[in-house]
Amino acid sequence: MAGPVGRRVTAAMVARRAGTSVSTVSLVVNGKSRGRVSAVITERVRAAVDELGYVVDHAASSLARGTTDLVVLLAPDLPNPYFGRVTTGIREALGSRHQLMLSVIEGGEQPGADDVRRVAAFRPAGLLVHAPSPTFLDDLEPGGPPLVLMDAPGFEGRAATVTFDLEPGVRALVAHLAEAGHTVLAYLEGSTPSATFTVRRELLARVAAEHGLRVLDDGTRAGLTLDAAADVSTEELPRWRAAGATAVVAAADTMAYGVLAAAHRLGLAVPGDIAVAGFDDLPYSQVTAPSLTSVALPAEELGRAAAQRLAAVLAGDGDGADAPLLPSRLAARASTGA
Amino acid sequence: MAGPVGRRVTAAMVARRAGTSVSTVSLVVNGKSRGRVSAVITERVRAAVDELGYVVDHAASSLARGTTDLVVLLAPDLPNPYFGRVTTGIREALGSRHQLMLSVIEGGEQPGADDVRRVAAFRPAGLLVHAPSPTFLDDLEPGGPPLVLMDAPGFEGRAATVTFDLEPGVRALVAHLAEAGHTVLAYLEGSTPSATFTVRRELLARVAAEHGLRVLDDGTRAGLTLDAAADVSTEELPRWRAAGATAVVAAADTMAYGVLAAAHRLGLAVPGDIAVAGFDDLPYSQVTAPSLTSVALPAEELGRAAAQRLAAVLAGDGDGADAPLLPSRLAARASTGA
DNA sequence: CTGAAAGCGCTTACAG
DNA sequence: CTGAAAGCGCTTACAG
Repeated sequence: MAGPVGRRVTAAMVARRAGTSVSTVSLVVNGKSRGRVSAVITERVRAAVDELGYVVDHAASSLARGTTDLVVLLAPDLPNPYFGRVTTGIREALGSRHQLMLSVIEGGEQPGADDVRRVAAFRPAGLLVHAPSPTFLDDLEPGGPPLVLMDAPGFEGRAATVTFDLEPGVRALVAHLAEAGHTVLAYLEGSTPSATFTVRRELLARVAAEHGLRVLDDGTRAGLTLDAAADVSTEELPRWRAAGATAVVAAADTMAYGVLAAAHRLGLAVPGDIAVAGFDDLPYSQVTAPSLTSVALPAEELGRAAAQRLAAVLAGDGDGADAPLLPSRLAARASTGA
Repeated sequence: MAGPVGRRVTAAMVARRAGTSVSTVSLVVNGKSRGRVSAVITERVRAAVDELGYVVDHAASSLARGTTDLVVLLAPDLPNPYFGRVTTGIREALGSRHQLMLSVIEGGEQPGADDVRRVAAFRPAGLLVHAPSPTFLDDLEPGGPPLVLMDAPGFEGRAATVTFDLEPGVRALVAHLAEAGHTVLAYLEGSTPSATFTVRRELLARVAAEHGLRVLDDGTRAGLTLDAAADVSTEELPRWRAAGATAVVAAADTMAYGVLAAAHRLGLAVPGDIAVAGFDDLPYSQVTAPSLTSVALPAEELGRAAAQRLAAVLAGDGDGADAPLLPSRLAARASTGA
């Protein structure tokens, strides 16, 4: 525990102290001593490891081994609270076999082939990619680390994915809005090119059409933060209303919060003057003014399922057809008059 | 760009293609070719690097070098939205000299010496530690990577720190509550042992006493999530009110959201029956019902300042006395009757 | 059961 | 200006 004052503790130092060889130390610390190292020596090595506070050097280990126990998560929107919940689920399912590292991507950008290449230099055991853009796989080089794409509709069959079945949630939302008498909806799209955003918008438009509702197709988009969405909405809300929209659906709850803030700024009543809904169902959506209707996309389950799927891929189970679909559902609240 | 189908691209492959040696490739890719490698060869190496898609292997590089360009961030509360904002600031200030990695700590635990040791195996250039517990440095071994502690009041002088000056914000909050006629306050403490939480509570109690207010000292604490705080508050609100409290201050905004949810469940009006305030001033606090009064602790500035401080430490500037204090201020809103 | 040795892919003196 | 060679700290056949 105490550990020496000096420098990095190496396997050689442990070996010397335990009166054995570096090879043996390696076997013991990697749990491969069973039947190959005597109990006495194993114990002596363990003691020396504790006394010196030895930790296997990652660089050397991964160089020798060709891989590591690292799982790297690439994500486009780290500051989004949704994202933190995803990591909780990943961690739960990953357990202690793997160490999770989040790689922070250049500001607001989408994870791309360059990021993968950069991350591959760490020789991770696997990669998790959250909300990739539709072109993500296009210039990806073969031979990279195994990966699982999360919330990546449209990638099924081309890669291992864990994706939401958005349809139940979106159908429930449209039915709910139709019942409340809305006929024209505005849509606030996320400015990052994640495939999931496109699918959310298109699915909403399609289902709305089935119910005889119309979604304004003005391509309005904003960054995924409250502030960015509030600024855009302050500008757009009057136009949306002039175009007949009585409800706004935002691509994410954080953006819907911005719509609420903008409505407040403009003195519009929600849902009286304009109804608002989002996607994700963040926990904070139950305490907004008014509480926010949202298509719930269970973040922790997404993380858990992705980690499990990666474990399967690492274990050699193929990565094709049987992508599990996680359920979505509607959390109807006051912002749409529920 | 295309890259070969085969295996990992090594410096040897680049050297062969460029008709030169591995040493020269190393110099070129590390930007040390100036005056040591002819322009012609430099260009040939660059071309080969591009054609093959070569990336320096981290493991091998860090093993040879003894260190990396990695900055690792240890944090106890990844799912908290506050935290994402901190990373934005860090990334901004870190620039491209360093790669930022977040190390995910075991569920809800505080970063400790073990985590540092585990992370040290990656040979990071430096470590950033958010909201450490008071004992964090106690069993830390010397000889580890340089580190900067963030939001770590009480560590000044013992380590490089970047910390908030909580006093202006807390003073403003107390003055605001006193003016509104409150005399007894309840406090909802965070359940993680971060030093900053203790300081927030003690400072509030001290300043409150100066104003003739009393803070209930019942040690109530909850996890840092809305749900955890809501459950605890649902239980405690009646007791707090019975003890004379007319306002609740929570250690973090996410927890204050939970108090709002609990008040709603219990049918209590905010601020009529009970006023509520938090710490952090998350962006969402402007759209809660009612909007939340909060001691603003600028997250991005914290991240920025910490990254700058780490850069200074890495450049050899000491890590002692001159810890900058970041300002806090009050964002007074409707939840306290503002 | 145990240890000497090769090799992982770099970087950095060092010799030319 | 350029390259051969040692060495970073491990892991893994391999020989004993």
